[in-house]
Formats: sequence, C-alpha cells, structure tokens
Amino acid sequence: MLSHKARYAIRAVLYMAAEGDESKHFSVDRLAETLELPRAFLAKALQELARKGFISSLKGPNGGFYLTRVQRRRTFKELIVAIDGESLFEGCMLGLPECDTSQPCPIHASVAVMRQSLEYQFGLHTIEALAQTLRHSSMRI
Amino acid sequence: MLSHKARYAIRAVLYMAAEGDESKHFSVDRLAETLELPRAFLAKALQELARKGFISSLKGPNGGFYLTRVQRRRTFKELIVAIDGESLFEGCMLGLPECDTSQPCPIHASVAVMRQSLEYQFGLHTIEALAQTLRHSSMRI
DNA sequence: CGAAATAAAGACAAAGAAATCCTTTTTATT
DNA sequence: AATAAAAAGGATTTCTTTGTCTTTATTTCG
Ligand code: FES
Ligand code: FES
Repeated sequence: MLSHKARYAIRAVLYMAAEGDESKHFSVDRLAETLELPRAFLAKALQELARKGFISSLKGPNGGFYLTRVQRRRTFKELIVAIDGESLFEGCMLGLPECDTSQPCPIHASVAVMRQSLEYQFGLHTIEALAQTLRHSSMRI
Repeated sequence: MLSHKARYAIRAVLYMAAEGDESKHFSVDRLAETLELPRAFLAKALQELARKGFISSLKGPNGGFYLTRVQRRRTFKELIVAIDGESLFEGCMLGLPECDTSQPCPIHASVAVMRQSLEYQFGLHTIEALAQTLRHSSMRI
C-alpha cells in the first residue's frame, strides 16, 4: 500500500507539522530517535522531499527540517504521490496497460469506487489539517 | 497495492473461471501465452494457490489448472489475502504496531473509510460473480 | 511398457527496495 | 579562523520480489 520510505517520511512530516513551526527545526537525528525510524534511510526520504519542495531544510547548527505555512497547505495525497508515485490513485490494479471505462478489467468498477473514497479522504485533507487533529487529540505518530 | 504475483494469479484465476469449467483445464503454458505473463513465475503463483485450495490442478496430458464450483464461491478478498496477506485490509498504514480506534494514527479514520469501501467491494464479490461480468461484457483480462 | 504432457519442486539470477556507512558541503558559534 | 552541527551526496550492503532454469513426480495414451 505505502512503501516504507513513504511511511517514514509521512510520519516525520506530520510530526514536524504538529510540533514545530517555521522557526523550530528538527534534525534527522532527533526525528529518527523520537519516531524510532532508521536514521540514514529517513534522511534520504526527507532530503528527497526537500528537493521536491514539500519541506524546507537548513544546514548547520540549529538547522534541520521544517515546514513553512505554504508547505502545510499541500494535501496528503500530494505528499504520497511525491514519494510513491500515482500508482495508488491511477493505473489498472491488475496491471493492464490502460485503465479506463471503455475497456475496463473485471475489478475496474470496484477499484474506481475505492479510489473515489481515497481521493476524497486524502485529496481534501491538507497536511496542516492532519497536524491539527494530531495536536488536539492524543494520537500516536 | 497488489504485488505482481497477485495480479498475475488473479488474472489467470478470473480467466479460468470465465472460460472454463471443472472439466476444461488450462496448462500454465497456455495461460501464460494468452495473458502474456512470465510463464515460470505464473506457475509458482498458481501452484501456491493450488496448495492453498483456491484452485485445483491435475498432472499429465489434458491436465492443468481449473476451478471447482465450490472454489468459485470464494470472495475476491479471500483470493487477494491468500497471496498478498492482509496488509491491504488490516494494520496501520503508517506502520504503527497497532491499528485501532483507541490510539489511532492521524490517518486512521480516512483509512477506515477507504477500507470499508474495499471490504464492501472485494469482500462481497465472489470469483464467480466477477467471472460472470467478464463473460457477459467484453472486458479485457 | 514407453513416450509425452503436465504440475511440482528446488536452485539460482536479476532487479528493486530498504538500510548503512562514509565523505563533502554549508552554516552558526566561539 | 577553528570548531561543531547539521544537511547533502555517494558507495555499498542486505533483503525481498521477480523471474528463469533444471529436475522430478504424476498421469494419460498408444
Ligand atoms: S482497468 Fe483495471 S482497474 Fe481500471
Ligand atoms: S492506526 Fe494507523 S491506520 Fe489505523
């Protein structure tokens, strides 16, 4: 469903969005320790997100990763797609070269219904919205 | 979403369910050629399904794979779980050790909604039902 | 019985994902 | 300027998935 890279990155991003702001930065070391994730692998994932503009980073002492206000307005779906690509939201689930209603595979209709739900759930919720529910209710992360 | 093994197996199973019966058997060679799938890898997947009782097999001339009437009553969800395990339907999508409503992760609610849809779509449809839509409408497989 | 057709099983190879390690670059602080 | 704290980048290892190849077992048919 989600790659490990995506899971790790999402957890770190939501954690930073919930706990930090533009002036509070998080080092990979701290994130990896807090969330109990493989340090170097998480670093790669976050660097990739920084390169793609989904998060910001600063080098040097007191540096680290953080999210700007603008970056918090990206949807959760955009975040997933940035790491894992569109396969969750597009393409035939049986691997046929095309996925459309004109020549669908036997599960296309079911997949379409499920994807509408996905689209609705992940396409409307921004990172900030998820961070807010995280802040206001003692959820795990 | 689905592993290649699952995709290949599902396509072969639905094809056999739609085109064959208890006395019409399909060799791996023929299935692989018809569906344009890697022969040996498909063989492994089908043998696994046969071991688990989801399909039947006969050795020797005129042997091959096929589905009994009882086997056609298994749901599509059961088929997926047999190959890929429950990860699509259970467990925290962010990788947290537990997935429950008491201490959920930030996307648990969204995931639950999506899974209800999955459950409804894949948990109610039997293999036979999908095969029938395949028979009666010129879908691809 | 002998030959041919088939699934079953096992060993192996290639590719990709996950994870680690080391070096370089940037920047703040002293 | 020197030092230390961080991200960035690259090389390498390990594990899993995907895929191939070869051999064995079973069954049918002449
Ligand atoms: S054609 Fe297979 S999911 Fe759309
Ligand atoms: S707790 Fe994460 S999906 Fe349920």
